[in-house]
Amino acid sequence: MILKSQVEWALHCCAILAGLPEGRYLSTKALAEFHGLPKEYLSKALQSLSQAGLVHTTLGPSGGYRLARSPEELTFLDIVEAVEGKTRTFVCNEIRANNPCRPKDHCDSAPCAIARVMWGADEAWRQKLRSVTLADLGRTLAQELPPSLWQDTIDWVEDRAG
Amino acid sequence: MILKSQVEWALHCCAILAGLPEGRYLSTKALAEFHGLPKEYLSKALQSLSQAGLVHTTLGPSGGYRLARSPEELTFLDIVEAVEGKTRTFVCNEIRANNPCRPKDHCDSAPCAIARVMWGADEAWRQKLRSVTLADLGRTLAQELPPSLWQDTIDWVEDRAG
DNA sequence: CTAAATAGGGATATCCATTGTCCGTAATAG
DNA sequence: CTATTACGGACAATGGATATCCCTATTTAG
Repeated sequence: MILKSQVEWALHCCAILAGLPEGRYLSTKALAEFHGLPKEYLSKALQSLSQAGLVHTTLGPSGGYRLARSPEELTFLDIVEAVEGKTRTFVCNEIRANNPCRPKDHCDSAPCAIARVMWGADEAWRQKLRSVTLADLGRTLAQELPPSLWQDTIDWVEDRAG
Repeated sequence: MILKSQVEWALHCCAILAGLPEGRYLSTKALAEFHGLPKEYLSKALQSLSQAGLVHTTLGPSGGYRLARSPEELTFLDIVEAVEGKTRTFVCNEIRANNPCRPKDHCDSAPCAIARVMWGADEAWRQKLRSVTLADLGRTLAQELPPSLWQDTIDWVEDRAG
């Protein structure tokens, strides 16, 4: 069970978009070139972000993507769920219902106890992702990256932003 | 990203094995019949548990599986990892290395900041699974299930245990 | 006004993990 | 000795992830 690589791509793209000057847009082409990713396929991940309302788009030359909200209000969970979906990682198939000892009229009062534990763990995962924003990520990167690389990257992006 | 159904099967099988009298064994055939699962394929999940050392096996008639440890010492994480593997749910492909602004001799001092967040969430998920034992599950079931169904199930299992 | 660039989406192909079945082998209980 | 079991290898079917291609509507730049 491994997350799609599109999740990784979307997170990195959002990290870049978080550093974009107010009101500017960055195209799929630029994002693909920056990360060394296939443009057409990356486009699908960005469309997922768009459909989830996390980013804003414009058409035409100088068009592309920008964040729809402030980096403070965009969490890892928002992005992960936009790409990967919101369905829980554990699916209960109610195999307890096959217990041959069950009376036919038996009706369960609560969800399967095993599923509840698995769903609790799933929720812990989501809670952790919900607790980190793009702004947090930006602060970490600003602190860790060599200042020259940081500045060069900002310039590179601004150069290509429409 | 959804866990294999084998994980669900393994958890339910372990729940049954936890209620098995000391020293007795329960066969794949009985476990498959009880849960309404394909015997041959369920066998693969049980083999995973065996390879991970979570269960003990014997051959021949009246052979089968029993827990290798006490239910108090067997966690959900043990079972999930035995079937699903221990690899993290997020794989970092180091796409940050494609940043065209990077000097060629650049060497990263730390893992990718995005990956660290994702791995943190993965660890929170595992921690939650690690905190629940088969004994906990047994207590929950004993409390929730109708006493007659609980007893009938115990009898059914004991009837088929070798 | 025109041409170029863009997001969006549908169709399609490829790859790979999951799911599932089948069979042969070694070990064991009765 | 015979039936039953776990185990493991081989194999097929299915479905999702990955990737590419092409068409459309829209919008900006010139």
